[in-house]
Amino acid sequence: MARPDISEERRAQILEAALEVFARQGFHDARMDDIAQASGLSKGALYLYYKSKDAIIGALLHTLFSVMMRSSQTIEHDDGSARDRILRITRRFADEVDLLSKALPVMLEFYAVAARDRVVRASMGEMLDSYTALLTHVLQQGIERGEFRAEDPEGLAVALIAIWEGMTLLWATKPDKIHWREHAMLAVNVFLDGLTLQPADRA
Amino acid sequence: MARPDISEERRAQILEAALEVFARQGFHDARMDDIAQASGLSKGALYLYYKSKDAIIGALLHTLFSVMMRSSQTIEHDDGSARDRILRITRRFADEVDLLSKALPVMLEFYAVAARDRVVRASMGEMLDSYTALLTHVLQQGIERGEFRAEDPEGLAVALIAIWEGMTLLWATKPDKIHWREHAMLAVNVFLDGLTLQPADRA
Amino acid sequence: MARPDISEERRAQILEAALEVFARQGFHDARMDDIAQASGLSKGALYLYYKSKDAIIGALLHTLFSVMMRSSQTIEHDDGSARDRILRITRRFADEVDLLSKALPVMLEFYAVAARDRVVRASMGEMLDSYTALLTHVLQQGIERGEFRAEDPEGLAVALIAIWEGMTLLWATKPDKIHWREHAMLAVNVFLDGLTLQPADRA
Amino acid sequence: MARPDISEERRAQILEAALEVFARQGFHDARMDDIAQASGLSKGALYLYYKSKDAIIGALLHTLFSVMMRSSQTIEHDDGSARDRILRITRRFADEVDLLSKALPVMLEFYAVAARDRVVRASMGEMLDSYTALLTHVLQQGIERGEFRAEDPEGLAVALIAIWEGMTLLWATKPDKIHWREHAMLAVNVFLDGLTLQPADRA
DNA sequence: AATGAATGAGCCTTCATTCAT
DNA sequence: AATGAATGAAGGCTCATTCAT
Repeated sequence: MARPDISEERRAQILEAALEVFARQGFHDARMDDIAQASGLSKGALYLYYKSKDAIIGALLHTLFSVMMRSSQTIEHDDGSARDRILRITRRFADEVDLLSKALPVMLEFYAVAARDRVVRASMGEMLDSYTALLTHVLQQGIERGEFRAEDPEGLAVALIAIWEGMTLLWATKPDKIHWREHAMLAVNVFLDGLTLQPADRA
Repeated sequence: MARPDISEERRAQILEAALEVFARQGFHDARMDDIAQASGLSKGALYLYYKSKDAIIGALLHTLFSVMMRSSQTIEHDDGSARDRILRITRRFADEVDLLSKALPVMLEFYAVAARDRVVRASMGEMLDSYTALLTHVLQQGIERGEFRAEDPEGLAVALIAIWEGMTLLWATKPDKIHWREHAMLAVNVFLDGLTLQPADRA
Repeated sequence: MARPDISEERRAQILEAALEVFARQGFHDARMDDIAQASGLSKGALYLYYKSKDAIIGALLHTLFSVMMRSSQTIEHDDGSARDRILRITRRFADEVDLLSKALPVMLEFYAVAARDRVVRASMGEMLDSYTALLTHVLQQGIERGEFRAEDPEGLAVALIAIWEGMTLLWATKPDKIHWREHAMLAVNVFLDGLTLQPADRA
Repeated sequence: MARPDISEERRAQILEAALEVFARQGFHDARMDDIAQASGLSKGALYLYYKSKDAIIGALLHTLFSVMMRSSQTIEHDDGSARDRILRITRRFADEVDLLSKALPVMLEFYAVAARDRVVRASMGEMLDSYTALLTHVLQQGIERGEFRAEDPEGLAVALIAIWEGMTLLWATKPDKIHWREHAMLAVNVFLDGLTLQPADRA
């Protein structure tokens, strides 16, 4: 049968509620009761689908990263100049920031945990590697095609990701002042300008 | 005798221990007993100097930010071209990352808390404003002197801070792969290249 | 089925245990663990039904006073001479002292707290007012009917209550020496004799 | 030398402070710090003169009772009719209530403790015995002299003490409504009336 | 004699987890 | 599958007591 197991529905229902509660209260201040209430289930039911609170946090980590990695991989096959592709990815990232703004505090908390916890760090690392690989590939092509000057493409990829992630940090801290899309587009454009060979350079 | 109040010594002693313990275990998993042991004091003594665990966290936030803001303000009066000054600030930031690496997980946790807590957000905002103001000033001068092309200097300042903070985030997640100094210098250099007017442009 | 809410059962169960423990150890030296053990519940369960230890103390205050006020109000509609009615009330009070002897130390502790705490004082005041009103009414009738000489009936009511409460204090202090029923009956009889008009007086 | 040891001064100083603090906060909520501050001594100094907090409470119990017993014993040698002597004692008691009103909450707390603690109960019992002996003696004389009718003099003494103590209790609970002196005088007068033989009775 | 900083045992309270229904 | 009452381990905080000065 094509319909997903009711069990999958329940799990999704719980994760959605957990995301909301974690975003509002943080991992520790979120009570299992709060998640139960937000999900419309009983506290006992949570334990039918997840072994523990930590298991919910782990599943949420996995889910959020799967979403982000999937979205990055769909972009990889796009066409256009390297600059256009990178700008397009930045825009898509901006869309995600809008959509996932609810998840932002949770993402930041994962970063904080990652700094202390090997397992979480590994998960985050995978996601970053995926992004890095994607961007490295695009940048590499840009260099090969004479669009960009020759620099270590992986270092450049790291720089772009740093811009995105850093902008997200700033936005979380000053949501009224930072406009993710505009600020990120400016930053990336200037960065790409610094990378772009002038016709004169190529001569 | 002008020996500084023992009370100040104790407070510093406690904050240092708290920083170490919080970095290792996170705010919540850190026990007052752990901080007591790390500080060489008794649990009761902690409460002679700080009203509560939260008060210790708050004092640590304040202290870390004071240190960072003080370091930023000493730079402002420096000489040289705008590019040189920005690169110098980046290098100094790199030095701090080395020194404050112990504080890194704690800083990230503050970012996570800031996304949820108005008071913490305000403190972080102040520090960012201070950095933004410093960089805006330098960038403005660079533009006025014809060193940089005309863009919104505050937007550019945000971009630079995003690079630094984002790099820090990546470094926390993949400390073996990311070399803060080298990666950040590459990113900032490319960014400044994108901003720099060629002699030809000025014609 | 109209089975009373289990919640009410539990609350009663807890108060009964608390009374026993408080009587033996006093409010402060009574541990929540002791109450839990005496009630046959776990410590956590206590907090399902009462917000705090203070809430338990407050509920006990309320319950004890409700019982006493209810018992006083059932008497008011009785018949007979004023003297008979007062003696009857005294006897009923004696019965209660026997029954509530377990609660005695707790009642005394409430008196002690009342001397310092406005809220507790108000609760105790209500109960005393209720008793005063009842006795004032009976004494007033006795005066109007020519059974007692004319004195301020409220002052006399206070005197009677003082005898009861004072006897209770003495009994708590010297339980072997003071026989509440006999001593109180003697005191009240003499007091009422002092109030009773002789046929000769009425001439 | 006749001057009392400075040590005695200090002890008195501490007890006075303790009385004030205990009256306001109760035995348990009174901190050693509070007593130290109220006494103008350091916390350490308290322990030079008293072994522990409980020792201070014990000394206070002893002191308060000594004062009361001494005051009762000075009366015993007085002259006049039994009625006059009892009324005079009542008045003196009223004076004490005024003076010791500060100590009232503490006295009540001692009653509460006495109901649970054998040692405290013994101390209180001694004081009550002293009062009972005094009054029994006076009442016995009144009976022998034909002033009062023949009843168990000890039972009557208990009745009088109950009136006093009970009135004190009521006064502590409703200080605005109860006027110790007036209410007690009324109660004792009526009681003594009930005890007094009329000339006709003696015939 | 006096101080007050320091100690640490102890208790109230919370909350993830379990389990009888 | 689902519930939610019950559990009990764990931790923040207090405060009587000690002791170096």
